[in-house]
Amino acid sequence: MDKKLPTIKEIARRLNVSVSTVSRALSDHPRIGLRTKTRVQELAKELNYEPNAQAIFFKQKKTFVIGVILPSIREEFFSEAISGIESAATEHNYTILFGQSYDDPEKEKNVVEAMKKQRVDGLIISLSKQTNKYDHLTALEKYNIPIVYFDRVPPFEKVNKVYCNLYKGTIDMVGWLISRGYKRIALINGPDKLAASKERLNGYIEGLSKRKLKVDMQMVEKTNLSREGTYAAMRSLLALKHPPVAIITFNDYVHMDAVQYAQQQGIQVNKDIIFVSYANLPITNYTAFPPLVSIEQYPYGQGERAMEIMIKLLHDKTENNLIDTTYVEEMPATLVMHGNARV
Amino acid sequence: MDKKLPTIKEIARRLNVSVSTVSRALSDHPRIGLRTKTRVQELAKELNYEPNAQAIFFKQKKTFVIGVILPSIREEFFSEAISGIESAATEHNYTILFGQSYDDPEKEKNVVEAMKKQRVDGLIISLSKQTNKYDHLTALEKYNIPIVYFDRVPPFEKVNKVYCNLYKGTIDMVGWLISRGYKRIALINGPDKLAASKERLNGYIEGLSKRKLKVDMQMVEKTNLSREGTYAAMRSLLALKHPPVAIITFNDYVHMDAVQYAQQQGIQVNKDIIFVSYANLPITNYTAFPPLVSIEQYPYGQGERAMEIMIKLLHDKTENNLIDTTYVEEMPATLVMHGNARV
DNA sequence: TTGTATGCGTTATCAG
DNA sequence: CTGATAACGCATACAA
Repeated sequence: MDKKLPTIKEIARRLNVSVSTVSRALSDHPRIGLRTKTRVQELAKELNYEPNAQAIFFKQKKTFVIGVILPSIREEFFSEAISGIESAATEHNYTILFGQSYDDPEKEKNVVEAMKKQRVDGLIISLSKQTNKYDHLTALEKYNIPIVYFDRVPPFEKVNKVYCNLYKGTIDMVGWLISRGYKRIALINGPDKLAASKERLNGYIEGLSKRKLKVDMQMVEKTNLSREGTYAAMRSLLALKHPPVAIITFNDYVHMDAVQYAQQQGIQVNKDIIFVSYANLPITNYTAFPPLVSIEQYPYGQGERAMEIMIKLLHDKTENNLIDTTYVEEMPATLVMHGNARV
Repeated sequence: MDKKLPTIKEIARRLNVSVSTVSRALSDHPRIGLRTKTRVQELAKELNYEPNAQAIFFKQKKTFVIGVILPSIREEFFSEAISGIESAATEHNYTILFGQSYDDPEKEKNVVEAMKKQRVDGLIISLSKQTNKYDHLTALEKYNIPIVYFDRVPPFEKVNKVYCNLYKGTIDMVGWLISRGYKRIALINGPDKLAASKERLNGYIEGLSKRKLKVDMQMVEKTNLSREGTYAAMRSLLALKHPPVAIITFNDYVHMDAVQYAQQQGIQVNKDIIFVSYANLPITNYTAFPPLVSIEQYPYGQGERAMEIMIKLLHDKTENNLIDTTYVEEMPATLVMHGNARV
C-alpha cells in the first residue's frame, strides 16, 4: 500500500492552522505560541513527519550533496581517501555522490555531467591518469560549483587542491638510500606523460645531484604499469653490467610485480637489492616483501582535507555569494619504514 | 561572478512565448510549430540551457539516486561490489549515494537516516556484521523505498536479496579437500553470532558427514577476526596431538594472519598444511601464499545483480504503484584454484 | 502570535 | 498549435 508521506500541509490541515505556522513551529521559530508549537511538534512526531529534503533543496538551490570522482575505488589508496572524505562530509551533514572514471577521460566527463545534472553543491575529484583537457571541469566553475582536486591534481596554480609533494618525497627517499650506502639506485617509472612520473623523475635526479652523484639514465626504466611492462624494466636493469642495489618503483603495484620478477631470478629481495616504493597500498604489509621504505601519501588525510576545504568554499559562497579564495594544501610526503619488512 | 543558470522561463521571456511552449518544444512534443521548436531549441543550446533535475525530481517525486551502504569500502570485496553496482546504475541513468557503516549498527542507522532524508529512490545495502535489528530498514519500506540486500543479507525470506550460498560452497570445499586425501580438516571460524559463521560451520559439518567422516570439534576454532585472535586459534590447532593437514579460514584476512603465524612456527605453508579460504580479496594473488583454493563470491556480479533487481523494483513500482514481487537470487559459490599459489 | 501570498523550475491540465 | 494556470513541499516577506 502506498503510504503517503506526511507534509506540513497535512499537519496544518489537521490542526486547523496555516502551513507557515507549522513550518515555523517545526523550525523552532522564536515568536510562536508555545501551545501551538507543542501541538504541531507532537502531531509531527506522531505522523512520523520528515521534511522533504528534495523540496527544501530545490527551494534553497542547495542539495547538501558533494560529488566525488575517483579513478578507481579498487585501489586501496582511493578507498582510504573516500573514507576520509565521507568522515568529514558526515560531520557537516553533507552526503556523497559516488562515481569512478576508471582513468578514462571520456568516462570522467560523463560522470561529471551526471553530477552536474544532479546539482551537486561541489565536486571533489582525483583526475584520471589520462586527463589533459579540463573543459568539462572548468565548465562547472562557471556554474559556480566549486571543485577541490586531490592527489591527482591539474597543473594549474589557481585551483583548490590538496596533494603530496612527491618531488620532495623522492628527494628524501634518494637521500635516505644514499646515506645508507646505496648508490646505484634505479627508478622504475611510469609513463612519461603522467605528471606523477615527472615528479618522481625530477625528484630522483635532484636527489642524486644534491649528493653529487651523477645520473645514469640506464638506471631509469619505464613501465606501462602492466606486469609485463614491469618485468621488462626489471629485465633491463638486471642485465646491466652494474645492476642496481636499490630500486625505487613507481607504486606498490609495480613494486609487487618487480619483486615477483626478482624472486623468479633468484635474487634475494631486500638483500641483494632493496626495494622501496610509494605507499599506495596498506595491504602490502601482508605481502612477503613489502617495500622496505615507503613514501606515505596519507590518502585518508588528503580526502579529509579536501572535504574540509570544500566546506569552507561552500561557506564562503553563502557569505559572499562568490568564491574568491583558492585553497592549496601541500601535505608532507613522509618516509616510513615498514614494520614487518624483512631485510 | 554568479552566473545564473538559464531556465525555461528565461528562454520564454527572450522569445516572447509561454513557458509551456518552451517546455514542450524542448521535450519534442508532437503538436508544436516547427518554427517555434527550432527557435527554442537553438536559443536553449546557445544559452547552454540544462533542465534543472532537482526541480523535475522534486515534481516527479523521484531522484534517480540509489543509496548504497557498505560495511567498509576498504575491503576489496566491497570496492569490487560497488563497481558492479555503479556499472549497472550508470547504464540506467541512476546515480549512487555512498555511505559506510563500518560494521557499526549505530552508524548504519545514521546513514540510512541520511539517505532517507535525501529521498533516495531505493537502497542497496550489505549489512553491518553486528546488525540484528532491522527497524531502521523496515521503516524505509513503509515509505515505499525498496531495499535490495546483498552478500550480508538479513535472515528473512521475503526480502529482495542476492547472495552466495556459502553453505553449499563450504560443502564443496570440504569435499574437494577430502577427495585430494586431506582428512584432518580444521576450520578457523568467525564469531558465533554471525550468520556468515553459521553458514561456514554448517557447511563444514555437512561436508564431512556427507563423506562419512566424523566431526571433531577440536578442529573447529574461532577468531574474533583480529590478528591475535587468529594467532590464538592457530596455536590451539597446532598444539593438537594430531594437528590438521588442511585449514579453512573464515576469510582472506584471517587467512593471511594464519599463514603468517604458521610461517613463524616454521611450518611449510601449503605443504605441511594447506590453506584454503573464501575469495574476499583479489589482492591475495600478490601475496606469497594465497589460499590454495578459494570459494569465489563474485562481488562485482553480486553488486551488478543487486542494482538490476533495484531497477526492476522501481519499474514495478511505477507500473503498479506498489511492489508485490520479491526478488531472491542465490549465486553460485564456485571453487577456484589460485594460479600462482605455490604448493 | 498567526495567516496570506509568493516563488523556486518544471510539467500537466485545461482552455483557447 | 499555444497560452494561462495549478501543483509539487517548503520557507519567508509581508500583513494582520
